[in-house]
Amino acid sequence: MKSAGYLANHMARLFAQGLHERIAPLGIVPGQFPALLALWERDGVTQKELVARLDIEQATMANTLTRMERDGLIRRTKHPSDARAQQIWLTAKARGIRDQAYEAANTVNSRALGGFSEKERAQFLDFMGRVIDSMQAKD
Amino acid sequence: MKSAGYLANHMARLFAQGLHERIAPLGIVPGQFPALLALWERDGVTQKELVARLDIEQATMANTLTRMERDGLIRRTKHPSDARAQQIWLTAKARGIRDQAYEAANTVNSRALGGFSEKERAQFLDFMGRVIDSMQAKD
DNA sequence: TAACATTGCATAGCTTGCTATTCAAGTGAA
DNA sequence: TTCACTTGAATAGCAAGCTATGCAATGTTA
Repeated sequence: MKSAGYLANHMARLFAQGLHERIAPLGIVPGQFPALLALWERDGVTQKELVARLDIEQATMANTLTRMERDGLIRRTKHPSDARAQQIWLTAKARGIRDQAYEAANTVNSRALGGFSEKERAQFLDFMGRVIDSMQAKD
Repeated sequence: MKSAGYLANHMARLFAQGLHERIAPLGIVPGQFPALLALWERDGVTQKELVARLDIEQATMANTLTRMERDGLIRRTKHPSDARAQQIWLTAKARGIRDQAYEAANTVNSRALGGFSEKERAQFLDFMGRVIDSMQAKD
């Protein structure tokens, strides 16, 4: 009945909803989070580099970046040596919400794993990592 | 970096993709799976009853049912005593793919949990259930 | 160097989620 | 019995995934 796939889907939706309500006040939405995390670490990169760092398809990234630009989170400039590519830069707005965004994410994770011991928490993350590896393995 | 939320999202997408490629030949898609599971158990029910059994919003269910009708998986008939409601019935086609669909889902789950011992598998399902409960708890 | 192949992004089109809104049908109370 | 509330479902509008395609800029090679 409650298979792993079903539970995974349900759990992921609850994470997204929880994050959504906490970061909405910052002017961002859950789908932008991975891109923001990567860009807070280093910006000025191309879309391709971003895609390489995140487990997301290029087309999805392109659309997400379009919405982020619309929402004033990033700017795109011509790449100095490749006219096909662009460099992606965070705006001041995006830089300014960084700490609060991290805090929101931590709150959601804490709440989700509230009843877990330290050991269980580590085990759970390990399990998910193993599932991801299994499913990504080319057979 | 790899927070629980991030991993949950990634894992759920891999489950959906894995299921997608295995059930596409049957003429169904992952979003229809929960509704099919419920209807294989009992059909002739209303949308409301379906929603009550699945952790999905009414509006999402309505759209999914529309696509299922379009795809020849269900029929809807007038409810005998409430003109607002309809009864939802599986078609022969939907009944005919049941066993193969279960098998596809089992294959995906087995593959995902391939490296898990029986004990780990149970633990993992328990963990996900607890996370879901935590996040659903009204505080 | 002209032709072909590859690469970086964008676009189209679809599914699956969600919230908010609408609307008709049913229910209850004054 | 009428008027207001509630309820079942549909619709609008958006986000975030995906695959498949298109297109211009780069690279490569005969």
